[in-house]
Formats: sequence, C-alpha cells, structure tokens
Amino acid sequence: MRHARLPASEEIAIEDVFHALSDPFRLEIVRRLAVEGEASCQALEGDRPKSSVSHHFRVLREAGLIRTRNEGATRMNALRREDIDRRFPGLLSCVLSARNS
Amino acid sequence: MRHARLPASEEIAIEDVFHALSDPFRLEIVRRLAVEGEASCQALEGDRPKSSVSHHFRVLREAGLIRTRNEGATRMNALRREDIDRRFPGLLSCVLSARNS
DNA sequence: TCGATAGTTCGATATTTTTCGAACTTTGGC
DNA sequence: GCCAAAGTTCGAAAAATATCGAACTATCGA
Repeated sequence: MRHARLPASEEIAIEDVFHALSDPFRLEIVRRLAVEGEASCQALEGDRPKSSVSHHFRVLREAGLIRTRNEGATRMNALRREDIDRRFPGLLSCVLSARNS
Repeated sequence: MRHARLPASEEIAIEDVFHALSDPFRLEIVRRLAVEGEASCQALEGDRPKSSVSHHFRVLREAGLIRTRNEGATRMNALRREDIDRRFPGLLSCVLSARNS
C-alpha cells in the first residue's frame, strides 16, 4: 500500500481545510470523530459505496484533518486535534459548536 | 438591477461559508476587507476580468460573508462581521489570524 | 444627451470534484 | 492456502465550479 501523504501540522493549508469541510458528509465525519474519538470508515459510511467513502476520507486526510492508523484489516480514523488547534487556533471548536439554524 | 439574495444571519450555512473561503482569491478578498473596512470590487481585483471578479464577490455575498451597498456607480463591499460572529463565534478571527507557513 | 466608469448577467468552454463499479491489496481466521 | 472483511485504486461518466468575452444596466459629469 502506497503511503498517504499527511501534511505536517505547519503545512496544513487553510484553503484545503475549508474545501474539505465544505462537503456535508465530510463535515459530519469530522463532527462524529470529534465525539467518538476513533472510528473505522465503515462505521461512518451512510449507505454510500465504499469507493465514495474512501474518497471522502482521503480528502480529509490530505487536508490534514484526520489521521488513519491500521488496526489489523481495518483502519481507524481520528481527528488531528492538537495539530489543527496549533495551526489554526479556534477553528475546530468553532466547527464543532456551529449548529444548523 | 435584480436584488442579490443575502442570507440573514441565522440562515448562513457553514458549508457555504467554507466553500466560499476555500478559494484563495476569495479568502484574500475577505482578509483585505477586514483590514480596509470597505472597498469597491475594482479595488480588490488582481488583473482578473471583471466578470470573474463579479462572480467571486457574488459567491461571498450569497454565502453571507459580505454585504454590498451602492454608492453612486460603484459598489462598496464590507465584511458582515457582527453577523458572522454571532452565527459562528470565533470563525472570523481564526480566518483572519491564520497565516501561511 | 453622450460618454465613461463600475459592475452584472449570459453563454460557452475548461477545469475540478463527485460518484460508483470493478479489480486489487492487506490482514485475520479457519 | 483459501476465504471473507475492510479499504484503496483505477477509470469513466456526471455534476459542480471557474473563467472570460460580449452585451447590458445604472450612475455620474460634462
């Protein structure tokens, strides 16, 4: 398996973060990871085909928002809280507390 | 001139805001408006054709980030600071203090 | 009234994203 | 070794965005 490019904390670009969060499904993933701590891709997929789910996780990973670790045959995803907070203080807490309507 | 749809503060959707800010040119516009207070479209265009500039201002307007007021033949644009702060506390200050590298 | 200036709108093309099936990889269990 | 489970990758097609010229609108000044 080729290794996914994970930007270092200082390399996280705010445009990429914004783009990643502009999709409702990805935003939902981020919010759930914030609550659940870690989760497999499958645990968060909402009836979507796995290639689509994989695509969205990749966007989040490449933007620097999540980290993925292998646990046997499954991958556990987690928010990169400290990294994001260090790079963009306040952003995550704003995203997580923002409510619709 | 048809009236541009401006979402009310409570109607501002975070996905739309993120999408609007995911473009480097639009992000730059927001940052400059934060510093300059008000500016015409032309003052912020960077050699782009005016139809493109107009498009980007429209995306910002429809996302709820800026407000445009007519002043004679020109339009003055301003950040909707209070509205954004009320709707998503911390977001704007995070955007404005985030620096590249 | 005639320009000139500042934007907007329209339409067409180009670029980027999204979506999803099929084939492939990796790991664990039998 | 073989099979199932969990993802990834590839490729193609669909959808959304961006770009830009041309025509149009509104306002100010001479």
